Amino acid sequence: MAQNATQYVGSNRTGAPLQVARENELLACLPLAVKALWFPHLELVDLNEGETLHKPDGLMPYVHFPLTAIIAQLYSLENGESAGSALIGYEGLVGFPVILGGDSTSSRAVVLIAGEAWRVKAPFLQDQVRSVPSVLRLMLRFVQAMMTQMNQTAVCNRHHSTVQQVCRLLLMIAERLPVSDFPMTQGLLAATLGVRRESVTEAAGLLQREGLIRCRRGHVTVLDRLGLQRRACECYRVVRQEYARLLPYRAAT
Amino acid sequence: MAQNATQYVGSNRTGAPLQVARENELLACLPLAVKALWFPHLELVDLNEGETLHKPDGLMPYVHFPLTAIIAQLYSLENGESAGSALIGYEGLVGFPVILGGDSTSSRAVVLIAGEAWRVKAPFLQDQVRSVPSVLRLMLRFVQAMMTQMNQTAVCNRHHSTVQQVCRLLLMIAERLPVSDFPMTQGLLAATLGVRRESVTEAAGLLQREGLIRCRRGHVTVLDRLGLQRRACECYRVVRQEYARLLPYRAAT
DNA sequence: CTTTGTATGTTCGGCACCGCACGGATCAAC
DNA sequence: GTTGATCCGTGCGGTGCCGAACATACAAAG
Repeated sequence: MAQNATQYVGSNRTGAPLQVARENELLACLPLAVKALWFPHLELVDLNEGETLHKPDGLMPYVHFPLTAIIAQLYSLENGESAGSALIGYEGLVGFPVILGGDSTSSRAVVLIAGEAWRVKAPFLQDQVRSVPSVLRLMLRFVQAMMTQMNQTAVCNRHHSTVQQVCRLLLMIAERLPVSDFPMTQGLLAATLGVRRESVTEAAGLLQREGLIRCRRGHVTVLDRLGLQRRACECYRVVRQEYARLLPYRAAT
Repeated sequence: MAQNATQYVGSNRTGAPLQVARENELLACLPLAVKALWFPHLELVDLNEGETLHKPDGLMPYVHFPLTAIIAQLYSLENGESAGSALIGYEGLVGFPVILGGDSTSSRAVVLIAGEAWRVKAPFLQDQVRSVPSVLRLMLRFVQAMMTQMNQTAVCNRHHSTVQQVCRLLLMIAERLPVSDFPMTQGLLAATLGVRRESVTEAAGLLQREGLIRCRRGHVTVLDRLGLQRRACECYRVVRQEYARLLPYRAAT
């Protein structure tokens, strides 16, 4: 049973042609005994781009542990505008209110990059968090990492240029994927950042002329990750460092 | 002992002339037995405006539970700019990394409004959080409330005008104080929001002409709180609602 | 009272981003 | 190939905030 679970949770499923399904790092950190217990409760699901995992103040029946999928946490305003505050990939989980006890949240979780994720029913996770201290500790460290990301997003929104923020976002996406090429429209990037689509177009054109990325219709390729980092604001680096500190299990990208 | 503790934690100390030292709501929510245990570890301190409670990546020897003091969580950038992401008053605590297990954070906690606070040594609180489930649950709900505030700040920074943000900030300060008049410079407001001082001056002049506030040198008086709410963006209301939902113990202001 | 430091008010040019509008490119469906 | 939908690029006027510089008002200390 325990073997089964480890095989599965960390397995390299070969469904997707190009993308290697890495393991979710939080799940990978669980003690073997816990993994064994969780295994029957884990369900592998395909998440489509644009799919909503939870709405503001809505029920949160599942907690998701992404593999290749990337989820954006968005906040919407009354006038229809919105902006993202965090990105979650294979390093984390979607549904922190289940862990913190608030059950719901005023944010929205939307699939930014389609892919696979493990999901588990919220009550089960809630029970595990309460009864297994090591699980709780792990999850709480991830929560703190997310807080850093959200805070840095706030400052970044205030002070940094659109170009810098596009760089940051592209880097954050790229490091959560096994490949440097991914489906992405400029409109989607704009919505995630909370800026105009045209502003992203302009920024993307600039980065493309500098040879850092390559855009085709609905696709972005990151050509020069280090160059992007130089072009991005410090926010990317700060958040990355803090993730590494709090979640040392995370593979260096 | 238990009586002593409850008296103390919730007591109305009459040191300050105008400000009634309310109790800290998190402390007030603790079970009697826990309060009794905590009492010898609680220390009442005066916090001065500008004082730093913790620096980025610095040690966090104490966790603070403000009474009349208000603390701003600030993020600084390399170029010297900075911006606040959350405000903490008598409804919460300063030092969430102690609860989440990260020990430190990349943010800075600075006293915005001088006042009193209870403080307790971090290791003690860490131990209590681990051994007393009800304490943990309470603190985690507060953490989630803070996350809402930080996220909303991010969106607000992106989309709302300086005037609206000044309104929001003033309201958040006012509701954490027993009085509507408090020491505050426009420069400090600007630093907390991460905008120019002149922008705040302009906004303050506008609000003053509308009869919503009154500014004198180093002092702000909130005259019309409802008017300010109408002038503020929805962010204030959203955060407030979420605090009420997550921390129902909180007194309606 | 005067000095000195700090807080507040005002102005002006610059610019990044916005809202809007439109044209062209790409891709899928038929 | 034709159609239609979506995505990408560009241009234009407007504006809210910035950076800088400066004038004024206030308050505590000498």
